[in-house]
Amino acid sequence: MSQTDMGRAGAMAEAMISIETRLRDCGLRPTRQRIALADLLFAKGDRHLTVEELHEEAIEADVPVSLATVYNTLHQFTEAGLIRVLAVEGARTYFDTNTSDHHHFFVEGRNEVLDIPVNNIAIGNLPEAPDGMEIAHVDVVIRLREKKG
Amino acid sequence: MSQTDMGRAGAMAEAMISIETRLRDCGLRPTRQRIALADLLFAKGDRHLTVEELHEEAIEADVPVSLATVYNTLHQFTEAGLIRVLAVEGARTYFDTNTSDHHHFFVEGRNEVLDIPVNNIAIGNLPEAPDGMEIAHVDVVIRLREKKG
DNA sequence: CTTTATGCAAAGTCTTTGCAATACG
DNA sequence: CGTATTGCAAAGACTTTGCATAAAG
Repeated sequence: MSQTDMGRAGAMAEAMISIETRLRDCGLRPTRQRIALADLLFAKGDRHLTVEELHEEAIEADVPVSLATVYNTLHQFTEAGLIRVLAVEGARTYFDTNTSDHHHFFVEGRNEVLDIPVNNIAIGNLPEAPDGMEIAHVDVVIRLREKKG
Repeated sequence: MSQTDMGRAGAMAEAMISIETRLRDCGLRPTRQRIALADLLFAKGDRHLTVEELHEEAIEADVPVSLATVYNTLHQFTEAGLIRVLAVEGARTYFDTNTSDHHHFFVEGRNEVLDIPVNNIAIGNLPEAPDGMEIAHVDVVIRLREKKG
């Protein structure tokens, strides 16, 4: 690995803890399918994928896995806090490998999600959560449309 | 009408322009169903409803209307800019009668949407839209969970 | 009258579930 | 070996569509 790759130290450090161990720590048996899906999810940095997209990637990577298993696995990963669901309008559910507070562009008409460079947005005056509730997450989605003319 | 009702001057002013006219201005024929649905949507101030909820309200209000028509109508209203789609995770699509930039609480596990009192949130440092794109809308969804203990 | 809207039922998506076969520890 | 997981196909939820009937202008 070249020195210039050290910018990804965070990702590398995560990789140090093997996927198997991470899964086991969540109480999930490290099966072939779960390992493969986790590899696809976490190997390439932050991603936001639909079930269908991840399923296709798995098939292309010669990891036979059923669609139902991808659904199950993504929900298990979500419960385990490894990924989170992305709140975007529309039919599809996106899963995001970045579980920290960050935000997204959503391109209308194209159903495409883009990351907003981190920390670009400052949110002030967050309201209090109602009684008995606490804030789990703040989602900012900036909906984009194609400029006419 | 009592004087104390004047606090709803905004809503009243909107009501001055009859629903029929508003619909016609959008190129929508003011049919019995569309008028009734618009009445339900706009008579009570800002609302966020699912198709199913609006359908039930219509039935309860003795306005026989089919579910398909509610779907069609809400999408027509959305295209016309009378309402907008609310970007919240999950199976259901919410339609919001408030088309201006404002934000929402979403109660996890209960699929409940609450308005955040207007102007409570300040967003700074909005990123530039990518080339050829413009910002259509900024959505902030604050996801709430029940506090434990 | 002509055009547009409605309602129904059928078809389409996306997602979940039940259960036998399989893999993990 | 016993238990958890997978895959399949069937079922389920939500939404859209096609077409005959009805309503609006």
